Amino acid sequence: MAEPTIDKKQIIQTLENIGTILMLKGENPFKSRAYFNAARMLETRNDDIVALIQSGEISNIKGIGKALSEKLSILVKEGRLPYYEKLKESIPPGLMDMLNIPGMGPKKVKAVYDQLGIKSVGELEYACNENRLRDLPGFGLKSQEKILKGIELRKKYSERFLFPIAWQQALQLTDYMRKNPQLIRLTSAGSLRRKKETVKDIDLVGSCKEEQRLSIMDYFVRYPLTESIVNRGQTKSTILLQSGISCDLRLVDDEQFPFALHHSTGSKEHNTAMRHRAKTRHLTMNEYGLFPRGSEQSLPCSNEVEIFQTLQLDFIPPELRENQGEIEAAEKNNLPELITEDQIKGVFHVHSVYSDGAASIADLVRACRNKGYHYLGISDHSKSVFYAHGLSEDRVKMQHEEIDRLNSGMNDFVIFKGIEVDILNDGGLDYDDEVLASFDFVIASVHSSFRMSKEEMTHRICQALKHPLVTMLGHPTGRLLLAREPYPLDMRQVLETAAEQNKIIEINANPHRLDLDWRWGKLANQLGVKTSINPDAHTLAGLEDIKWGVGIARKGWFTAEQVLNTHPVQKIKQLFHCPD
DNA sequence: GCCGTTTTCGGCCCGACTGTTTTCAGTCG
Repeated sequence: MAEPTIDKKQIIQTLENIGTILMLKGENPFKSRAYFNAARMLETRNDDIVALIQSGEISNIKGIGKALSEKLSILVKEGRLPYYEKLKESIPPGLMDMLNIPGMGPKKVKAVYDQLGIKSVGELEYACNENRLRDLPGFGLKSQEKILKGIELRKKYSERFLFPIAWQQALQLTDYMRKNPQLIRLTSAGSLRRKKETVKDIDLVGSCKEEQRLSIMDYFVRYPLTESIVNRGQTKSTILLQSGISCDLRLVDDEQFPFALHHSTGSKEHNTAMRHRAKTRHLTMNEYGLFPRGSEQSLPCSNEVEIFQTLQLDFIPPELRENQGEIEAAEKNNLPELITEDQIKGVFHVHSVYSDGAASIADLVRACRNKGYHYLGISDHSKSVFYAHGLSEDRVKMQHEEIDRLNSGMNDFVIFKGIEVDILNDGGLDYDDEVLASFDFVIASVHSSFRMSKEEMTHRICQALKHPLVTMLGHPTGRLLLAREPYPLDMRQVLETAAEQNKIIEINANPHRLDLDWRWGKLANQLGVKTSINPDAHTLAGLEDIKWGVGIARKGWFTAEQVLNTHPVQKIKQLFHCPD
């Protein structure tokens, strides 16, 4: 029988973890310190710790008494410690991780967990952005900002990145690269060009004369925000940016550029299907060209449009290249005319200072007008979302009076009265019908009790959709990208219910959510379910998130017609049954 | 949970610093 093996390092780690968990649980701080002390004592000794534990001599070491020497003995004998395992199970694993954020010690982690239910760094970041820490006893604006900054720094080491972060990095880098006159063309490709919700790295494709490749690569790796050079070749180099994102540059001859761009844009599945199509036409397709069988000379294509034409296809926008039927649609001239950002005429789902937003309604109106919008739908939280200062019935009335006052002073802009009403556990809503009827539109969202079975959650949400006063469903899956899994949900059933009830499913444009997931877009379209691209803004800057939502809507095959907030104000008024 | 020249209970390292307080709590090193 093999002896369970455990080494000094693991023993020390176990003691430290126990100490940490005890702190997080708010146990006697000296008890937890005893574990750290013991760990430190063991760490500084050079003799055979395992042997000392096995012989029982360990209790002679200062700082290790009866209880600890017993636990260590079990740990060494069995290779595991039930006490530790049970302790570990008693707290969400993300709490330990939160301690790595500067400014977050055990007390503060416990406070946000106890009082706001926050159990991961991702949720913590989201809560900061919603100003929920600001109002917590012992916290304030400064600590909220410090925590946000800490999380940002930490993200450098994470594997995937939210779309806007990679987008911003790519923009800066392409600006830098384009200053090099030797480059003929340069485009960022990959999942960034396809507007995926999260991105692993940045792929750049450039063209130049062959003899200038080395000098361009040299210029590339000297990018001032480079952390390290991962790879450096003639046609392909990789750098790691200080932000933690790695970035590839692929250089080809200019005639090859469209093919290389198409290849690097992907997706892999789309490329495979495209190569298959080429093959049935006696062509070989790769990143360098489109070659007739037996020929080394590619058919000339000066841009991607011509590549698709050569294969008898309409141009497929990068967002659709996921092998989800786009090639078949392109063959039959059936591709949708995807929505563009300039078609957005107004926004819904915006929070004001009445609940957890940072901007006044008047300021939000000004910002929307500056963006060329014609209307704004305010929707603060309903009363049971206590952490977000959900509106009591009285506050609703006050807000409506303010909106009426502001509306009466404008003839070219309309503020719609809305609410983000909480969907209660049984699918009921957080206000009675009389209050709900006082709004122009109602967004119903889930903000609590995520841990339901799939059946229960589906029923809960479908019940809300069946409520006659509900206009749309907010962030349908509750996911926080890279932070929190969606709650279990039968999305097909939700979409079918939405279709049947003529209800809208929002595309939440906040880059942490991007929910409805684009993967459901085609089914939503088939069922005739409309969407609304909603910023879920809590600040003036949050209104800018609309562009990320438009990207996701495009990925979901949505045309402007299918998106509520591309419609003119008169049509919205009709839909909402507003008095003229 | 540990320890004992205060010895089986009651204290356990602490000062600088920050931010949130209005005299202090929590973090960090």
